Amino acid sequence: MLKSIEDYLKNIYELQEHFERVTTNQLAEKMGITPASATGMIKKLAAMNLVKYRPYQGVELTDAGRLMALEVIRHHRLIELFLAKALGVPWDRVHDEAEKWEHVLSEDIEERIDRFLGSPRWDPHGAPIPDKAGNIEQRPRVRLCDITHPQAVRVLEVSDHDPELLRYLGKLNIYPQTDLTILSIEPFDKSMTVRHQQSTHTLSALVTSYIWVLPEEHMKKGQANAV
Amino acid sequence: MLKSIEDYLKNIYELQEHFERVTTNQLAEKMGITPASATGMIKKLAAMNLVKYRPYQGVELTDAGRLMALEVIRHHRLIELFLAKALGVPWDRVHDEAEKWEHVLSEDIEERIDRFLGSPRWDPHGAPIPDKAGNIEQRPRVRLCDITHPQAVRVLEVSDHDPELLRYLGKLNIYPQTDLTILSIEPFDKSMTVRHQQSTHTLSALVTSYIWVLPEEHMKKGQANAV
DNA sequence: ACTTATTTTTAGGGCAACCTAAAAATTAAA
DNA sequence: TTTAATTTTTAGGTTGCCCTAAAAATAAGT
Repeated sequence: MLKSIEDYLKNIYELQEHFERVTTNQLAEKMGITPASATGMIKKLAAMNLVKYRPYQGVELTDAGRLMALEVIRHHRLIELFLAKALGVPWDRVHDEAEKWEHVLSEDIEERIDRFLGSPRWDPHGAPIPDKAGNIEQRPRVRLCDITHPQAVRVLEVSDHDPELLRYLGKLNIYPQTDLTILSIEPFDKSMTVRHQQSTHTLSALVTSYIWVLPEEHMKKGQANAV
Repeated sequence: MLKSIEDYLKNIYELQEHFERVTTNQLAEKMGITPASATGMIKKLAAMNLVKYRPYQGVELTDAGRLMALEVIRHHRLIELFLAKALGVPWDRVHDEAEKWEHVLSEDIEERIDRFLGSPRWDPHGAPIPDKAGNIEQRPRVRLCDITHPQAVRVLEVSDHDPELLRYLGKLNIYPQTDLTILSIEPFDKSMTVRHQQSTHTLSALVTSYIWVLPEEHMKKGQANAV
């Protein structure tokens, strides 16, 4: 399996998490290539039965394609956690490194890393790590910016694509598993004031849109999500 | 720096360790490509001032080329040791993995691995790890097959290119730093009978040609080479 | 519904790194 | 030293993945 094919499948998978149909333009923009290039590769993937392609209508992964995408994502997330745990790489740098390593990981080393980490369920940003069979855990979660009333929440996951965001959250000590109390929500700009341990911070709507939390109705049931 | 350029430089370096002149054919054979392909890339490397090239006469690395080669080798050997120490990968498998990883290692991670391992001087096969400046330790050493009289020797290094050899030596518990006593050398086929701890083994000349040891005259001076 | 704007695809190239086959240079042998 | 064998290079081609520019299909605006 070639590197670029792995990359296309992974990116299509990630877009499918957010959008009904994945269009050529979306994919091209996400991958930093031209739409023409995306079209070409999509046709190749379709010929390999990794995606279903209807010209002008977008792509979607086949079962085989999704399985491959999930394997790449498994590699990516295991490597992220491995770099963090074994080498102390800060969480804002693990993503870019994993982008490169994910394509050179053998089955044997994958298994050893998995064992070393104790078959972890989440990566350093709280994203679920698919198992070897391609099962990926779906947790009930809402974006922090979509919460409308003051309440206690637990951070489940944060976006990993912008290192600056991660450094900011790191400074505030906000990580997956962190408990926050939403004190108030400003109607004007939806900025949110939260308490965390001893300190209080005000988070912009941009920041809260990149944070997913456990919804209130699930907070009681001891869904502690210990790693 | 591109993967294939790194590979060419590394292979030229390795050939230069054994031969005066590195020829197109040697390089092509070592890399599993055709001589025509090697010629093409050599010209490219020469244009980049990484090798000195005289048509029909072979190549040699420039200072810049040697420095790059040594950086790749540093990556390779640090990764081999890291895989062995951190993940318990057996020494007959670390080479092939490192071949892939060496091309995706960032400076930051290189430093972290180096720190994790305590700035090690040798890889799992006993080969010296160049420092960041490109200095590589030269130890006095002889091939075991070149020793002509019974004596005590210490294994310094073994060839890492054949996993089968490494598994064989592993079964015999022969590793770098292992002390052996040469009991006898058979004149007919140069096979060697050695004692190691409680057991005695007879090694063929093929095997002994892949093992480097500390020459007798250096054995006293406590050159223990602790890792 | 028809024109305009946008999205997507096709057509035609470029570049890196490989290949085969033929030509040229070097080395070895008679 | 002339021929034969070997090594090395050149010439031309393939594949993978990217590009730009132009054409075609779809979607939007009046």
